[in-house]
Amino acid sequence: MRVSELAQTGGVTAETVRHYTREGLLQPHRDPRNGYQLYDAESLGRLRFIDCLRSLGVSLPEIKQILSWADQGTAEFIEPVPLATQRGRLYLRAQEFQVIARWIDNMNQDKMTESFSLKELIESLGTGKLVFEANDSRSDH
Amino acid sequence: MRVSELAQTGGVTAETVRHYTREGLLQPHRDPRNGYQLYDAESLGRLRFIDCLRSLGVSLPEIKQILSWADQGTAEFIEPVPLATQRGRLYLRAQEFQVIARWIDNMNQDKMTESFSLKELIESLGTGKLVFEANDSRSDH
DNA sequence: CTTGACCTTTGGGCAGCCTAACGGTTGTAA
DNA sequence: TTACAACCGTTAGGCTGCCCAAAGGTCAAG
Repeated sequence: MRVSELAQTGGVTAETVRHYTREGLLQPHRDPRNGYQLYDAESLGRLRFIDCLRSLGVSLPEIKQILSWADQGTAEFIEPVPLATQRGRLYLRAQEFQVIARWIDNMNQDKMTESFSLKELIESLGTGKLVFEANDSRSDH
Repeated sequence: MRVSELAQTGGVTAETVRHYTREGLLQPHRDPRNGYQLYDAESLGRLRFIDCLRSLGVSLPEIKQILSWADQGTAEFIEPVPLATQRGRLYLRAQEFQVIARWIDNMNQDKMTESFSLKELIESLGTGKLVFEANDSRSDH
């Protein structure tokens, strides 16, 4: 699997794949004839995993750490710390994404007249239990 | 609602809220006595909305555009274009986040012995139907 | 009236990713 | 076999989004 194929399947740009590779999060082997980077099937899962954590604000070095734990099998017992702190955010985002996605579906199905307005969709995102862990260290320094 | 309160409730830093405000995505009014920025209840939904779209890679100017459509009520009929293209990504991410969140739950419940390893979790992210729209313009320039 | 926890603005810094430029490789097909 | 389009690589620089520190105002509690 070459760079562009992995990128397209994974839903990111080829440049992003190259970037993750430069930083050591993906480890392709090289075609000795032309220097092309070749990714195995496993790389797709890694790429999706990276993309998910990045969108939660986890840094590339932290993700690299988690991936190396996964590679070593160290992580069945010691839970990767940067992952655990994301639990609440993961559930919330999953729910929010579904709400938005379903709203888009409604729009696409000629149900416009009976469905919610965009304004109502946005407001509804503020009405859930959006409370995170108390000591989340994410309000002011 | 002052800046830190909104930030904490919304799960972002106060600096991020100030940034969105500087860029015009949030419009607080000012306490005339001290210059503090005061956010109404509606801002929370907007903030969550911004955070969701940002994590999908939508740029702040594009989000600002969508928000202004929502404010004008323009969007019941003309579907905000940057939103529509995200539909597939939204569903996929919602599913992926749930998978990861549940895996973390398993880890936290002393079920470690019988649950999947981190490596298996990551690999499973590559086995779903991760195919996006064909002309997604997100593989190479 | 001082301490601590807020708030403001300004300015600089950094990570993550994009873009352009240049040259090599590959496959298809004139 | 030449020519073209569509890949690939590396390098260098640029942009966006957000963080952080500094310097100073506000405010409630003790």
